[in-house]
Amino acid sequence: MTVTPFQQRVYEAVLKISRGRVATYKSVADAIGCGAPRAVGQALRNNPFAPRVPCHRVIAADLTPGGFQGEAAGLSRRRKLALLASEGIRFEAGKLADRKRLFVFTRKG
DNA sequence: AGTCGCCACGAAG
DNA sequence: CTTCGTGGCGACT
Repeated sequence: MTVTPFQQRVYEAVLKISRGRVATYKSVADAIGCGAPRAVGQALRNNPFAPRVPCHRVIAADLTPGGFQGEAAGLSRRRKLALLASEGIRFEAGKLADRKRLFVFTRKG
């Protein structure tokens, strides 16, 4: 497994997401100073720390679930919703029900 | 090393 | 929904 410095930042940021909260790709990208949320998605897709990094807590800025386990749609995607639901996150009409659940990255602590 | 295509996104039309 | 833009990685040359 080879993890690029960029990916390291992504995982590090995602690890900061507390249970019961969700962050957006853009939010993560901005937190690590990426600018291109797609790069974040690629990093998460490559996510070698699958169970360690809560990639399921990362959704799109549109509040749509996004992808999971390398699948933009399908059963894996549904699993993502189940995991989030298990943490108190609820989705409605395919979008995040409680916007207040959005996680905010702090540059300091 | 240089170039092209791919990506779990985002913004605008 | 469709089109363009962004940043980074993998594969090919």
